[in-house]
Amino acid sequence: MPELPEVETVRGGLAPVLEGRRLARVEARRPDLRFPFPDNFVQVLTGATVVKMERQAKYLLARLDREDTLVMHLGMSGRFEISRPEGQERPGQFHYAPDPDPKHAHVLFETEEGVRVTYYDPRRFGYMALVNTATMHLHPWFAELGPEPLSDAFDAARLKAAFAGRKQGPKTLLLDQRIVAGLGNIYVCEALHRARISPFKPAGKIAAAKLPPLVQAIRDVLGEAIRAGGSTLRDYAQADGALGYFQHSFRVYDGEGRPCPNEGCKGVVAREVQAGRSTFYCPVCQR
DNA sequence: CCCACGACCTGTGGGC
DNA sequence: TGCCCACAGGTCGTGG
Repeated sequence: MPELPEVETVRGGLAPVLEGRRLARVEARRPDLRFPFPDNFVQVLTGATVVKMERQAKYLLARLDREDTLVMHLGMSGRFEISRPEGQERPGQFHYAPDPDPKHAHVLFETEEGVRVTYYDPRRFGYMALVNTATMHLHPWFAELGPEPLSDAFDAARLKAAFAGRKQGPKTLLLDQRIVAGLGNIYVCEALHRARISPFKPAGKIAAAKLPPLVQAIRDVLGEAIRAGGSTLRDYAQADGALGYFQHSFRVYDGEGRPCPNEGCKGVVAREVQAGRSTFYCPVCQR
């Protein structure tokens, strides 16, 4: 479920149950997700305290009272659920309601208090690793990441430099995490529609005057989505069990055939496959 | 370097 | 009802 707003929502859901808590039990129920778990995964995490839950791009970061940070990526279908114990046999021995989806419950974290955080991921495009905190910025996953779209480091000048001379459309370039970190298919479609820029126009030919509004559109859509708790497709719950509702605010995404919502535009939302992914856009007002 | 495309893996929903 | 294909919020590797 994860673009930046969804990952941020998950972070917010996990922080209150994990921050300051010691992990009493950790289980990796299969040898790998997208990549194998590191050999020392369970050993390092067991007994560690989560100091802080953070997010960078689409990565969730659990800062530990250890040299390493637990790095988690949710891929396409990763999600977390929190469950509280229904009772306690003996100190440290909790029992829980039966797991409705044990087949996809790949990782389990249990705090000393008995709060259980389970990671589910049917497609297993997600991954987890332990990365040395001090040198994390040199790690291949982080070294080339572009700026956070909600930070001051992301601005029209950055975009102008990234688009210069490029023949690809802004759609595919904005999906490139080296240019800006955290956007995915939904929010790129939505931002380009808001900025009325064609997803297909060679990026190098987009007028410089259109870039500040694009930056603003990206910030707006991400901010609104975070406030809505992200987007929930296929009834995935957030980490705290609630559902995000930004999907009701989509203007073009998944809206093929609907009228363009832009004021006074008579266009109809179209869908086209671009770089192997669906692009939703209005052929009339996005130029 | 740039770009397009298939691969990874599983589930679901729509059309017939 | 049942089957099959298309498609799904993300990256990564290959080859032109």
